[in-house]
Amino acid sequence: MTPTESELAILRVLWQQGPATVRAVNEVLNDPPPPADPPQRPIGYTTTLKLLQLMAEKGLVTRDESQRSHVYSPAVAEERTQKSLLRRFVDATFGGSRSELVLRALGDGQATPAELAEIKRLIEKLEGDA
Amino acid sequence: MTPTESELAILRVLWQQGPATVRAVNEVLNDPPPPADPPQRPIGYTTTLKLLQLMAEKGLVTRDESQRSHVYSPAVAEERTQKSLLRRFVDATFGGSRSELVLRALGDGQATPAELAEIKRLIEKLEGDA
DNA sequence: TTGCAACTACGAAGTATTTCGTATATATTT
DNA sequence: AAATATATACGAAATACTTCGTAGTTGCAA
Repeated sequence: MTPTESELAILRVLWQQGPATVRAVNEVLNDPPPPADPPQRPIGYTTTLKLLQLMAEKGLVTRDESQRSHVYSPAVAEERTQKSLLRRFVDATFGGSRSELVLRALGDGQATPAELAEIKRLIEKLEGDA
Repeated sequence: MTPTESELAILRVLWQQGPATVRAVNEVLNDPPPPADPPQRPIGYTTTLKLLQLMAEKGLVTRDESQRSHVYSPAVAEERTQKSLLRRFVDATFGGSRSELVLRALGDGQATPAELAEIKRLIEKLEGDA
């Protein structure tokens, strides 16, 4: 099961913060740590609640109801979710070509030297494995 | 203006084939060249027509009505569109980090040596420019 | 113990996207 | 010339996603 964009925003909070209440999630969404920008319009508390309830039904999160304020935890792994979203995106946008994706991602002169070095290191590691 | 997923599928046809009629677009959508898979359910002709009409209103395509069968052309550039979709995707999925994206894209051991070499070349070129 | 604050549940409206049926017009075939 | 095939236009249903109001409950403070 793959999350929608709003659901993904919530999952990202849970992946970063660990198990959290609706209120905690909602606060992070409305006042995210830099470099993310806060939403144009604040997200209502019951909006976040409803999304978490739907996500629990879909199996994207689990919840602990032992306290009055339920505590939600991610039920899908970050890496697995990112990969599956990426697959879909690469198929739709680049006809499945990963290298076209990377070329576009790096090819605009905005990547920092540190980013480039990191990726180069990764490639050399992958080449070594083969 | 950024296309939805269905609109993007149509744009990809137009980018590849050049100006085309509704029928031609619809046929490619339903019987795409490999490695793409055909849709589970065929896409109706009037569905494609309607989408192209909406896209024309949005400015994603232009159309030549001088013939009875109108001829549609892309009105947005492939690279520009891909970049803008990519930006949004990276923001939503990787918090804006391009290098995380690339790590995920290459980090599953599925990239071919040729792909890796190509990307490495690109990186070295970018490093040289800086 | 009364009232206020914070919580969950959930229906339902709002918005975006996708799909298609039908009406109508124009070309082509028989 | 009639029948058939192929076009566009467009309303509107179908689906998916997002947002919120309100009802009802529970805890806490005055």
